[in-house]
Parts: sequence; structure tokens; C-alpha cells
Amino acid sequence: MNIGTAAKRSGVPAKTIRYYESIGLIASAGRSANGYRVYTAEEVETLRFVSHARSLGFPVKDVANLLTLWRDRSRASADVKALARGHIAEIDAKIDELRTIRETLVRLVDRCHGDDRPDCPILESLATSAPASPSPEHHT
Amino acid sequence: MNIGTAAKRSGVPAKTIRYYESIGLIASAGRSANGYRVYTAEEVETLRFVSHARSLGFPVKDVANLLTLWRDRSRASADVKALARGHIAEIDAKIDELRTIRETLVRLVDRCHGDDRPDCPILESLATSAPASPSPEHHT
DNA sequence: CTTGACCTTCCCGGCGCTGGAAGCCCCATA
DNA sequence: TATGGGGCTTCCAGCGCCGGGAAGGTCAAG
Repeated sequence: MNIGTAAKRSGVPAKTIRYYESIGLIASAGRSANGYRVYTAEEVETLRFVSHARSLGFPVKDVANLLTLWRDRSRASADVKALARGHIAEIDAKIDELRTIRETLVRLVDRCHGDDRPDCPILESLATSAPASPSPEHHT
Repeated sequence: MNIGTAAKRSGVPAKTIRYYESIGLIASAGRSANGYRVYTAEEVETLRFVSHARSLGFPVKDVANLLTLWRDRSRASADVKALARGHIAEIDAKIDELRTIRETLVRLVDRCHGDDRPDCPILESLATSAPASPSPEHHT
């Protein structure tokens, strides 16, 4: 099947499939006579695996490791578990950070009149107070 | 003062200050005879404001708006409040998404032996099941 | 005079794609 | 047979938000 069909069946956009190939996350697809990429059902399976792992927020590098483990019939499930645990830890850290920020913001918003007067604790706080530790990660 | 001092006093790295200048978030700094950027205490204040706003997770574009509002002595606090509320809403969405993912992962991790056997529900789930809705936001 | 810490500009990389341009290929329909 | 509309190919650029590092100018101290 062509890339478009593989995209539909796997849930990974064609552009993204090419990208994954380019960075070596997945193997280069075969080519038909006209130069089109050709995919087997098995490759679509792999793409679905990747798609699922990405949906769970695993970074592409982790997905590469998961793929390796997946294909390694003699793997130890402990390795997979450790990887997943690490990922959970990162998620927890992110949630905590977001919650801290959220609380700060809610406190500020609550103290702001929100009318047509210029008086605003939010701006005052930004101008004077310390940030709501720890510094947030952008690029979530 | 030079950029290094301004960086230390504001908490914004020198590189980032230059970047903010380049994208127009802050005004171009003055220059001394040798071509070095020169900062006033007021500009450092602005940088601190930016730093605080960024720490609360406001995207740079929002920070630009906040700066404008900050400087506008006749602003309506309602505008600031609306901006902050919108930001809280986005944070809530992110937290929800992370929590959903987290729960899925925890469920999987709990079901995984985590020993030297290859049997692993995590990999099985990635290979077969549907993703842990809703699909994570790439590029918020 | 030399060292080393600053400053300048520039461009590249990184995350994970996504959009778009230019150009094939293939099939259906008029 | 021409035409049109999908596909598919490549490559380049950009998103947000910087950080690293090169190549070079500048300055104060020893």
C-alpha cells in the first residue's frame, strides 16, 4: 500500500511517516517502480505502535527504545517498566509545576477587580514579586 | 550597565535578552561608544516583569500584551484578568491531558511484572490498544 | 604585554512536526 | 486525446524559545 493508505490505517500523517523515516525512528520503506513508498501490514503495525506511544507522551527517543524492546523477544519486562516509570515521574513533575503556576494565577485573578479601573494586582505582582517557582518548561 | 549585569539583576540570560530584543518583545537597548548594549534600571525592571510573566507560563505573545497593559496607565483591569483567565484555562487543559495519560501509564505499569520475563502488558497495550485519549497536544 | 572576562554578530541545533513549492505519476472523464 | 484532480516525490522554511559555540572586538588587571 502507498503512504496515504498507511497513514490512514496507522493514524500517523504521511508527512510524519516520512519524518520518522528521515530521523531513523522507523526503517526506510520499500519503493515501487514509480518511486512511491510501499508499506506492508506489519509496517503499519509498527506505525500504530509508535502512534500509541506518542499519544502517551513518550518522547521520540523513548519510542525508539520501546520499539527495540518490543521487537526483542528476549527482553526483560523490567526494562519497559523502568522506562514507563521514568516517564510517569516526568509527567508528575510537569503536573506539579502546572499546579503551582495555576494556584498562583488563581490567587491573582481572584484579587483582581476585573472592571474598567486600572488597578490590577496581577500586573503589580508581575512587576514586583518573585516568580512562582520552579521555572516552567516551555515546549511541553 | 552592560548586558551581563542586566542579566544577573533581571534573571533573564543575556542570550535571551538579545533574543527578546530581536523579536521586538523589548525595545532595542541603547549602545555605548564601544557598541555594547547599555541598560537602565528601568529596563531591568521590564526584564524582571517579563521574567516573572514567563515563569507563570505566559507565552511570549501574551507577555507582549501584558507589557502593553502594564505601561498603559489607563488600562482596564478586566483586560488583564481575561488574559490570565484564558491562560488558566489552557493550564487546566494541559493538566487534564497529563492526568489522563498518567492514569493510563500507571494502570499499565501496575500490571507489568517488571522482572526478567519478556511478558509485558505495556508493550502489548501499545501494540494493540487505542491511545489514551485525548491525543496530546503537540505545540500547544 | 598578555591574559581572561566580557561584549558583538552569526548561524546551527533541538523538539516534533507542519506547510508549502515544484515537479512527477496515475486514473477517470469528457 | 486532452484535461483535471488526486496522489506521490523532494527540499526548504517555520513554529516557540531559546542555548551552544565560533570568530572577532574591547577592556581592566597583573
